[in-house]
Amino acid sequence: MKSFNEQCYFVLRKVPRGKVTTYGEIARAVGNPRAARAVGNAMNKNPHAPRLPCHRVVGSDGKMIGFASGIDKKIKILRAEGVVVEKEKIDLEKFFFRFGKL
DNA sequence: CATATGACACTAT
DNA sequence: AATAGTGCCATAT
Repeated sequence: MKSFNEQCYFVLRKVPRGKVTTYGEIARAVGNPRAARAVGNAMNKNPHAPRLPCHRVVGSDGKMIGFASGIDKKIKILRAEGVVVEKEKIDLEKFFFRFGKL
């Protein structure tokens, strides 16, 4: 069992290209549904840098938040991944990936 | 060990 | 619908 943030990175790596997830979902995937904030904190540390697709993580409403490099950059990357971003938002109904959950 | 910080989520207004 | 306030958790100092 690795540290909490290590698990976050692990589950985040499972997110396929062209899909996105939320901090809360990651928190849930690691067993701490209330640790959404801690997840974002782990992403900020981002010790794995470009290896970690942290740009695929959005708010619970698909709202573009986070990304120290700039939301604009994040949106750009997501669009490049094939995700449709409108008004800094994403259709979770279409691009929300679930961690092997149903 | 206690305090402070932060890329969130939820509820109420 | 948008904004404000509160609660939660892990990490760093």
